[in-house]
Amino acid sequence: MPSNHDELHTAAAPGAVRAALHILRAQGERVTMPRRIVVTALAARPHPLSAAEIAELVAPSGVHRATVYRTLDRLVVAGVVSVHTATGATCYHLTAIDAAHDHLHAVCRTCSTIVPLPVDALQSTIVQTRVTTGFQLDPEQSVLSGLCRRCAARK
Amino acid sequence: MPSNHDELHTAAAPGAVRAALHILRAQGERVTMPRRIVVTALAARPHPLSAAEIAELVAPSGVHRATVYRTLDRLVVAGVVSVHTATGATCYHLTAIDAAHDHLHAVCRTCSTIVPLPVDALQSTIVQTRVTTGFQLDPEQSVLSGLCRRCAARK
DNA sequence: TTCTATGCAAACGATTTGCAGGGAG
DNA sequence: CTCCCTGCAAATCGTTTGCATAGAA
Repeated sequence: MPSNHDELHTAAAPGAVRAALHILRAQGERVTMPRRIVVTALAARPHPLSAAEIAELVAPSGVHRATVYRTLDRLVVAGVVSVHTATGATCYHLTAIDAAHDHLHAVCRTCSTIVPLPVDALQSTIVQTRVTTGFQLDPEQSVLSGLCRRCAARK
Repeated sequence: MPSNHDELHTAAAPGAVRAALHILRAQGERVTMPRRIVVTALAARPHPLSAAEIAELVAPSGVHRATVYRTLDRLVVAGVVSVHTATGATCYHLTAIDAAHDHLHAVCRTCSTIVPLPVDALQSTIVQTRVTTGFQLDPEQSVLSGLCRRCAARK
């Protein structure tokens, strides 16, 4: 693999990268250079990225598209990365970054605005769900949908 | 076109079908046999269907896949059908039918299992969110994420 | 009749997989 | 050393499109 991955401006959130890789390792996954690069790319942007955007970002580092897809899958399963499908295109972002902000998201189905909600808004739902179905909700990864204040008012 | 579309058990919601086609016609769209068949297929199932499922349902009637896609597009634009992208796969359903069917879904991030949850699980979240942020959550469209009982146990 | 919608097949972009070599643990 | 992960290329999946014809208005 080419080694010019240092062009990737790793400036943003180096802690998040280390944390993410640590979780990966803890799950028995191997921490390889391509994975490091993908995670770094995700950490470098505050917004969720599509697989294509990530692939493009890491291409100069010589990371193959197929590897990007495989890596994203592993990261999602490990809980390090979460998926947004709400806006139509599937996008990915580091969960840890959200955790720092402690946020839950709601997407307006009309204008696609993303509104942050307090994490504890889901608390009773989480408890109720675990008791009744055994499903362990993860507020970081959940995206609620509905109408934002503005669009709701317009109806 | 073959004419064995009567095999489609049109039993469920014939009113919804007629209503949908009426709206279509009102928008200047033509009401053709394939469109009738697609709408009927949508009305026959309470759950949202993927394009592939619809295509399979109408295949014995001789309706072509491409026609299914084109028809769905028109139906969405006409407002007769709405789209779910939240679970990963794009699914379609008759807008009128949606309201009658009240549930909430959770997706396991490990095995992708979809678990239905009682609608009222989100109730307190909905209230709290509206009061604090003005955002009107819609449980139908929201998809929660986390670990299913099985995958949670395996960790 | 006019003009849209359909069937077909081929094109298309996004994602996946099988394989052989290379690197992490 | 042992496997897992990677790059590569080809396969596959879901969806779209161009064209000639059938069919709705």
